Amino acid sequence: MSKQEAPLRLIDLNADTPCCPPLAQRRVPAETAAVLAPAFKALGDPVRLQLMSMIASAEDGEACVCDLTPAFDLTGPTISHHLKTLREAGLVDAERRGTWVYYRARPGILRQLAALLSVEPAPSSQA
Amino acid sequence: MSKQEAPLRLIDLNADTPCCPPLAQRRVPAETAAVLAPAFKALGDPVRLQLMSMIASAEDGEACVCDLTPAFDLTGPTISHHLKTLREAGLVDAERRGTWVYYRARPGILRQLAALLSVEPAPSSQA
DNA sequence: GCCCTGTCTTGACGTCCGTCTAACCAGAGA
DNA sequence: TCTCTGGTTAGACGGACGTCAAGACAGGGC
Repeated sequence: MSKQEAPLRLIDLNADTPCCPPLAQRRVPAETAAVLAPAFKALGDPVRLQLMSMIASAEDGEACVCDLTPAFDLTGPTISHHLKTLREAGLVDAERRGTWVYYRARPGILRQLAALLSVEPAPSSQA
Repeated sequence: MSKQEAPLRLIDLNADTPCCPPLAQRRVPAETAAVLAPAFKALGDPVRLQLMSMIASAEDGEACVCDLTPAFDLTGPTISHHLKTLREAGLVDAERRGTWVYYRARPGILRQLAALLSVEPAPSSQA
């Protein structure tokens, strides 16, 4: 790392400000791709995408597993496995309170991903 | 499926306007998840994420395979396979002109994905 | 028409993923 | 402490994925 220009070697997925310019503006470096691809991969399953949405759109900002599981035709362990995938991807946080476990979305990384995919609002300045 | 309320049964991934509200605002329906998850999955590989970026950020809006392949330590067929994945996910378009094949990004679906991930710009009203 | 360059397709192989059942662990209540 | 409920972990299995080597196809130059 003897580069004098290393603007994003430390990618904070929880930062509130975008870590990188949009994907369509500048070529994504390999390191950035290696960090962000797992997050996209975690969202690349319909069940996890719905889980993520249920958690992120929950009333109090958090969702109980007991509310998530019955929403799918899957067994408890399978849902738990998907939640673990989301957790390991840094998309959600888990917390046990008494008997139940609650999941909470991390808006920071969602912002990162959205910023990466963002494009010009209108297809006007197309060359 | 005799629902009288089916606002997004036809999801146009190339539309310029978002097909669905943000993931954190309303729970993503199963159908929407089934349509959009493959796109996230396609971006869930570091190589494909870089390929997508190289294509989307190309000068003339398109990138030649001959420029994409040497950027990776992978064989031609492997790159071709990844490009096919991106194509089947609706993220890029391919066109053969003479000897070379050119790939072009589809901004519509990128907009859809970005809109789905978008959250409030600042964490101010958080409890 | 023939060859050469460049790209895609096919087939194969090893690995990872999604799902299940069974077993284990953590709290709450009696 | 015992038991019951809720959630996770461990192990296994079928299918999909990432990669490569070899062959097929398309277009240009001679």
